[in-house]
Amino acid sequence: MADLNTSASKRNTWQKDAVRHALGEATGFVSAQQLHLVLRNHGSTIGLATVYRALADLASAGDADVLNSNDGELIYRACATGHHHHLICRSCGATVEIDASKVENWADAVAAEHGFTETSHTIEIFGTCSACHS
Amino acid sequence: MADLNTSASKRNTWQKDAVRHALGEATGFVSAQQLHLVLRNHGSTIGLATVYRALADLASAGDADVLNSNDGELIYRACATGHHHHLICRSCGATVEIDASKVENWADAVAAEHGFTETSHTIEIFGTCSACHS
DNA sequence: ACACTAATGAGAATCATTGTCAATAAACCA
DNA sequence: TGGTTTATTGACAATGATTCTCATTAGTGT
Ligand SMILES: [Zn+2]
Ligand SMILES: [Zn+2]
Ligand SMILES: [Zn+2]
Ligand SMILES: [Zn+2]
Repeated sequence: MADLNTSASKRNTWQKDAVRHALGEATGFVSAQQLHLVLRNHGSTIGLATVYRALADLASAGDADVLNSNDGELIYRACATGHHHHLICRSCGATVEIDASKVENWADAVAAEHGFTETSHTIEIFGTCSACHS
Repeated sequence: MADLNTSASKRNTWQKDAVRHALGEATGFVSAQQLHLVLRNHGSTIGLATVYRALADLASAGDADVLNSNDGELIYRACATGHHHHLICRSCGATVEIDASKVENWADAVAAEHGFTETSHTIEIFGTCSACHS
Protein backbone atom coordinates (compact mmCIF):
# COMPACT_ATOMS: atom_id res chain seq x y z
CA MET A 1 0.00 0.00 0.00
CA ALA A 2 0.98 3.59 -0.38
CA ASP A 3 4.27 4.14 -2.07
CA LEU A 4 7.55 2.58 -1.13
CA ASN A 5 8.99 5.99 -0.44
CA THR A 6 11.70 5.73 -3.06
CA SER A 7 12.76 8.43 -5.48
CA ALA A 8 10.59 10.92 -3.66
CA SER A 9 12.42 13.58 -1.70
CA LYS A 10 11.87 11.73 1.56
CA ARG A 11 14.68 10.26 3.61
CA ASN A 12 14.60 7.09 5.65
CA THR A 13 15.57 7.54 9.27
CA TRP A 14 15.62 5.24 12.24
CA GLN A 15 13.23 7.65 13.91
CA LYS A 16 10.50 7.03 11.36
CA ASP A 17 11.02 3.30 11.63
CA ALA A 18 10.92 3.51 15.40
CA VAL A 19 7.59 5.31 15.33
CA ARG A 20 6.15 2.96 12.75
CA HIS A 21 7.28 -0.02 14.82
CA ALA A 22 6.08 1.35 18.13
CA LEU A 23 2.72 2.13 16.59
CA GLY A 24 2.53 -1.42 15.33
CA GLU A 25 3.28 -2.82 18.78
CA ALA A 26 0.67 -0.70 20.48
CA THR A 27 -2.74 -2.23 21.03
CA GLY A 28 -5.56 0.12 20.21
CA PHE A 29 -5.18 3.83 19.74
CA VAL A 30 -2.31 5.83 21.15
CA SER A 31 -1.48 9.50 21.25
CA ALA A 32 1.79 11.02 20.08
CA GLN A 33 2.64 11.79 23.68
CA GLN A 34 2.08 8.21 24.81
CA LEU A 35 4.11 6.83 21.94
CA HIS A 36 6.94 9.22 22.71
CA LEU A 37 6.93 8.10 26.32
CA VAL A 38 7.03 4.44 25.33
CA LEU A 39 9.93 5.05 22.97
CA ARG A 40 11.85 6.94 25.62
CA ASN A 41 11.23 4.22 28.19
CA HIS A 42 12.75 1.78 25.73
CA GLY A 43 15.91 3.84 25.60
CA SER A 44 15.22 5.83 22.47
CA THR A 45 16.36 9.42 22.34
CA ILE A 46 13.76 10.42 19.76
CA GLY A 47 12.24 13.85 20.17
CA LEU A 48 8.60 14.60 20.75
CA ALA A 49 8.25 16.83 17.72
CA THR A 50 9.63 14.05 15.57
CA VAL A 51 7.03 11.62 16.83
CA TYR A 52 4.34 14.13 15.92
CA ARG A 53 5.81 14.57 12.46
CA ALA A 54 6.21 10.86 11.85
CA LEU A 55 2.66 10.12 12.92
CA ALA A 56 1.29 12.88 10.71
CA ASP A 57 3.20 11.40 7.79
CA LEU A 58 1.94 7.89 8.47
CA ALA A 59 -1.59 9.17 8.68
CA SER A 60 -1.46 11.16 5.46
CA ALA A 61 0.10 8.15 3.73
CA GLY A 62 -2.84 6.06 4.84
CA ASP A 63 -0.70 3.81 7.03
CA ALA A 64 -2.35 4.95 10.24
CA ASP A 65 -5.87 5.76 11.36
CA VAL A 66 -6.43 9.00 13.19
CA LEU A 67 -9.33 10.10 15.28
CA ASN A 68 -9.79 12.63 18.03
CA SER A 69 -10.48 11.31 21.46
CA ASN A 70 -13.28 12.94 23.42
CA ASP A 71 -10.78 15.04 25.35
CA GLY A 72 -9.43 16.79 22.30
CA GLU A 73 -6.37 14.68 21.63
CA LEU A 74 -5.38 13.08 18.36
CA ILE A 75 -4.91 9.34 18.63
CA TYR A 76 -3.34 7.02 16.08
CA ARG A 77 -3.45 3.37 15.20
CA ALA A 78 -1.44 1.25 12.80
CA CYS A 79 -3.57 0.31 9.84
CA ALA A 80 -2.61 -2.12 7.13
CA THR A 81 -5.89 -2.42 5.31
CA GLY A 82 -7.50 0.32 3.28
CA HIS A 83 -10.39 2.59 4.09
CA HIS A 84 -12.59 1.35 6.92
CA HIS A 85 -14.21 2.43 10.16
CA HIS A 86 -14.21 1.52 13.84
CA LEU A 87 -16.49 0.23 16.54
CA ILE A 88 -15.02 1.39 19.80
CA CYS A 89 -15.78 0.48 23.39
CA ARG A 90 -16.29 3.58 25.48
CA SER A 91 -14.95 2.10 28.68
CA CYS A 92 -12.11 -0.27 27.77
CA GLY A 93 -11.18 1.17 24.40
CA ALA A 94 -11.38 -2.12 22.54
CA THR A 95 -11.80 -1.51 18.84
CA VAL A 96 -13.19 -3.58 16.00
CA GLU A 97 -12.45 -2.66 12.43
CA ILE A 98 -15.63 -2.78 10.43
CA ASP A 99 -16.23 -2.84 6.73
CA ALA A 100 -18.99 -0.49 5.70
CA SER A 101 -19.42 -0.80 1.97
CA LYS A 102 -23.15 -0.11 2.21
CA VAL A 103 -22.55 3.06 4.11
CA GLU A 104 -19.76 4.12 1.81
CA ASN A 105 -22.17 4.06 -1.06
CA TRP A 106 -24.86 5.80 0.94
CA ALA A 107 -22.48 8.59 1.89
CA ASP A 108 -21.37 9.15 -1.70
CA ALA A 109 -24.95 9.04 -2.92
CA VAL A 110 -26.15 11.59 -0.39
CA ALA A 111 -23.30 13.91 -1.25
CA ALA A 112 -23.90 13.58 -4.98
CA GLU A 113 -27.61 14.17 -4.45
CA HIS A 114 -26.77 17.59 -3.07
CA GLY A 115 -24.23 18.38 -5.76
CA PHE A 116 -21.19 17.79 -3.59
CA THR A 117 -17.99 16.38 -5.08
CA GLU A 118 -14.65 15.19 -3.71
CA THR A 119 -16.44 13.66 -0.79
CA SER A 120 -14.99 12.06 2.27
CA HIS A 121 -16.54 11.09 5.55
CA THR A 122 -16.12 10.34 9.20
CA ILE A 123 -17.97 7.40 10.69
CA GLU A 124 -17.28 6.00 14.13
CA ILE A 125 -19.53 3.85 16.27
CA PHE A 126 -19.18 3.88 20.04
CA GLY A 127 -20.70 1.58 22.62
CA THR A 128 -20.05 -0.62 25.62
CA CYS A 129 -18.57 -3.99 24.74
CA SER A 130 -19.85 -7.24 26.21
CA ALA A 131 -16.87 -7.51 28.56
CA CYS A 132 -17.62 -4.13 30.06
CA HIS A 133 -21.14 -4.72 31.32
CA SER A 134 -20.94 -3.71 34.95
CA MET B 1 -37.20 19.88 23.13
CA ALA B 2 -35.30 18.90 26.20
CA ASP B 3 -36.75 20.09 29.43
CA LEU B 4 -37.86 23.60 30.19
CA ASN B 5 -35.20 23.85 32.85
CA THR B 6 -37.62 24.28 35.72
CA SER B 7 -37.35 22.66 39.12
CA ALA B 8 -33.86 21.44 38.31
CA SER B 9 -31.05 23.13 40.21
CA LYS B 10 -30.22 25.28 37.22
CA ARG B 11 -30.64 29.02 37.16
CA ASN B 12 -31.75 31.15 34.27
CA THR B 13 -29.36 33.95 33.38
CA TRP B 14 -29.25 36.47 30.57
CA GLN B 15 -25.87 35.03 29.66
CA LYS B 16 -27.30 31.65 28.78
CA ASP B 17 -30.06 33.28 26.78
CA ALA B 18 -27.53 35.45 24.99
CA VAL B 19 -25.47 32.44 23.97
CA ARG B 20 -28.52 30.49 22.90
CA HIS B 21 -29.71 33.45 20.85
CA ALA B 22 -26.34 34.21 19.29
CA LEU B 23 -25.96 30.58 18.34
CA GLY B 24 -29.37 30.71 16.71
CA GLU B 25 -28.44 33.78 14.71
CA ALA B 26 -25.20 32.28 13.47
CA THR B 27 -25.24 30.57 10.12
CA GLY B 28 -23.34 27.33 10.10
CA PHE B 29 -20.96 26.22 12.79
CA VAL B 30 -19.20 28.62 15.14
CA SER B 31 -16.60 28.21 17.81
CA ALA B 32 -16.92 29.44 21.36
CA GLN B 33 -14.30 32.06 20.63
CA GLN B 34 -16.13 33.38 17.60
CA LEU B 35 -19.41 33.51 19.46
CA HIS B 36 -17.79 35.36 22.31
CA LEU B 37 -16.37 37.88 19.89
CA VAL B 38 -19.74 38.43 18.26
CA LEU B 39 -21.42 38.95 21.61
CA ARG B 40 -18.76 41.41 22.69
CA ASN B 41 -19.06 43.31 19.43
CA HIS B 42 -22.75 43.64 20.13
CA GLY B 43 -22.02 45.28 23.44
CA SER B 44 -22.35 42.29 25.71
CA THR B 45 -19.99 41.97 28.66
CA ILE B 46 -20.28 38.22 28.82
CA GLY B 47 -17.12 36.35 29.70
CA LEU B 48 -15.38 33.79 27.52
CA ALA B 49 -15.53 31.04 30.12
CA THR B 50 -19.26 31.55 30.38
CA VAL B 51 -19.70 31.11 26.65
CA TYR B 52 -17.78 27.85 26.88
CA ARG B 53 -19.95 26.69 29.77
CA ALA B 54 -23.20 27.69 28.08
CA LEU B 55 -22.29 25.94 24.85
CA ALA B 56 -21.28 22.80 26.68
CA ASP B 57 -24.65 22.84 28.44
CA LEU B 58 -26.56 23.35 25.22
CA ALA B 59 -24.69 20.52 23.62
CA SER B 60 -25.23 18.07 26.43
CA ALA B 61 -28.91 19.02 26.48
CA GLY B 62 -29.14 18.17 22.79
CA ASP B 63 -29.94 21.73 21.78
CA ALA B 64 -26.72 22.15 19.84
CA ASP B 65 -24.63 20.04 17.51
CA VAL B 66 -20.94 19.79 18.23
CA LEU B 67 -18.15 18.61 16.04
CA ASN B 68 -14.44 19.22 15.94
CA SER B 69 -13.11 21.17 13.05
CA ASN B 70 -10.05 19.80 11.32
CA ASP B 71 -7.82 22.22 13.23
CA GLY B 72 -8.74 20.85 16.61
CA GLU B 73 -11.40 23.31 17.62
CA LEU B 74 -14.89 22.51 18.87
CA ILE B 75 -17.60 24.13 16.79
CA TYR B 76 -21.28 24.40 17.62
CA ARG B 77 -24.52 24.87 15.78
CA ALA B 78 -28.06 25.48 16.96
CA CYS B 79 -30.15 22.40 16.43
CA ALA B 80 -33.88 22.24 16.85
CA THR B 81 -34.59 18.87 15.35
CA GLY B 82 -33.56 15.60 16.87
CA HIS B 83 -30.68 13.33 16.02
CA HIS B 84 -29.31 13.83 12.51
CA HIS B 85 -26.07 14.32 10.61
CA HIS B 86 -24.39 16.84 8.35
CA LEU B 87 -23.08 17.23 4.85
CA ILE B 88 -20.50 19.98 4.99
CA CYS B 89 -18.72 21.91 2.26
CA ARG B 90 -14.99 21.92 2.88
CA SER B 91 -14.37 25.31 1.33
CA CYS B 92 -17.38 27.50 2.11
CA GLY B 93 -18.67 25.69 5.16
CA ALA B 94 -22.24 25.35 3.88
CA THR B 95 -24.04 22.57 5.72
CA VAL B 96 -27.00 20.43 4.86
CA GLU B 97 -28.77 18.47 7.55
CA ILE B 98 -29.36 14.95 6.35
CA ASP B 99 -31.58 12.23 7.62
CA ALA B 100 -29.82 8.91 7.81
CA SER B 101 -32.30 6.39 9.07
CA LYS B 102 -30.75 3.61 7.01
CA VAL B 103 -27.37 4.29 8.47
CA GLU B 104 -28.75 4.62 11.97
CA ASN B 105 -30.05 1.10 11.72
CA TRP B 106 -26.87 -0.15 10.15
CA ALA B 107 -24.79 1.34 12.95
CA ASP B 108 -26.96 -0.18 15.65
CA ALA B 109 -26.95 -3.53 13.90
CA VAL B 110 -23.18 -3.60 13.54
CA ALA B 111 -22.74 -2.71 17.18
CA ALA B 112 -25.22 -5.35 18.33
CA GLU B 113 -23.54 -7.93 16.10
CA HIS B 114 -20.37 -7.46 18.11
CA GLY B 115 -22.12 -7.47 21.47
CA PHE B 116 -21.92 -3.73 22.02
CA THR B 117 -24.69 -1.89 23.84
CA GLU B 118 -25.50 1.74 24.61
CA THR B 119 -24.30 2.66 21.18
CA SER B 120 -23.87 6.06 19.67
CA HIS B 121 -22.09 7.23 16.58
CA THR B 122 -20.40 10.00 14.69
CA ILE B 123 -21.18 10.42 11.01
CA GLU B 124 -20.18 13.45 8.99
CA ILE B 125 -19.85 13.77 5.25
CA PHE B 126 -17.51 16.34 3.74
CA GLY B 127 -17.20 17.51 0.17
CA THR B 128 -17.07 20.47 -2.17
CA CYS B 129 -20.45 22.01 -2.87
CA SER B 130 -21.60 22.92 -6.38
CA ALA B 131 -21.04 26.63 -5.74
CA CYS B 132 -17.42 26.02 -4.84
CA HIS B 133 -16.22 24.39 -8.03
CA SER B 134 -13.21 26.46 -8.98
C1' DA C 1 -36.07 41.71 52.23
C1' DC C 2 -33.00 37.44 53.36
C1' DA C 3 -30.35 33.46 53.06
C1' DC C 4 -28.44 30.08 50.22
C1' DT C 5 -25.65 28.82 46.68
C1' DA C 6 -25.38 28.35 41.47
C1' DA C 7 -23.34 31.10 38.07
C1' DT C 8 -20.23 34.49 36.45
C1' DG C 9 -15.84 36.60 34.84
C1' DA C 10 -10.96 37.99 34.89
C1' DG C 11 -7.05 36.03 34.65
C1' DA C 12 -3.96 32.19 35.56
C1' DA C 13 -2.96 27.53 34.51
C1' DT C 14 -3.01 23.35 31.42
C1' DC C 15 -1.68 20.94 27.76
C1' DA C 16 -1.61 19.22 23.06
C1' DT C 17 0.32 20.70 19.00
C1' DT C 18 3.20 23.65 16.04
C1' DG C 19 7.08 26.75 14.94
C1' DT C 20 12.13 27.95 15.15
C1' DC C 21 16.63 27.11 13.95
C1' DA C 22 21.21 25.39 14.55
C1' DA C 23 23.11 20.82 14.26
C1' DT C 24 22.88 16.25 12.16
C1' DA C 25 22.96 12.80 8.81
C1' DA C 26 20.51 10.58 4.58
C1' DA C 27 21.11 10.56 -0.43
C1' DC C 28 23.79 11.46 -4.27
C1' DC C 29 27.78 12.39 -7.01
C1' DA C 30 32.70 12.81 -8.39
C1' DT D 1 35.57 6.99 -0.30
C1' DG D 2 35.20 12.01 0.68
C1' DG D 3 32.48 16.06 -0.21
C1' DT D 4 28.10 18.51 -1.17
C1' DT D 5 23.28 19.19 -0.68
C1' DT D 6 19.43 19.66 1.99
C1' DA D 7 15.71 16.88 4.39
C1' DT D 8 15.28 15.80 9.05
C1' DT D 9 15.99 16.09 13.75
C1' DG D 10 15.47 17.76 18.60
C1' DA D 11 15.51 21.09 22.37
C1' DC D 12 12.90 24.70 23.46
C1' DA D 13 9.83 28.56 22.69
C1' DA D 14 5.39 29.91 21.21
C1' DT D 15 0.65 29.31 20.21
C1' DG D 16 -4.00 28.71 21.19
C1' DA D 17 -8.03 26.44 22.72
C1' DT D 18 -10.05 24.91 26.85
C1' DT D 19 -10.28 24.48 31.84
C1' DC D 20 -9.49 26.00 36.59
C1' DT D 21 -9.61 29.27 40.53
C1' DC D 22 -11.90 32.05 43.42
C1' DA D 23 -13.80 36.30 44.87
C1' DT D 24 -18.04 38.53 43.51
C1' DT D 25 -22.67 38.66 41.64
C1' DA D 26 -27.30 37.50 41.26
C1' DG D 27 -31.21 33.77 40.60
C1' DT D 28 -34.62 31.34 43.54
C1' DG D 29 -37.57 30.13 47.09
C1' DT D 30 -38.97 31.67 51.72
ZN1 LIG E 1 -8.05 0.92 11.20
ZN1 LIG F 1 -15.95 5.01 4.87
ZN1 LIG G 1 -27.87 19.86 13.26
ZN1 LIG H 1 -27.08 9.01 13.56
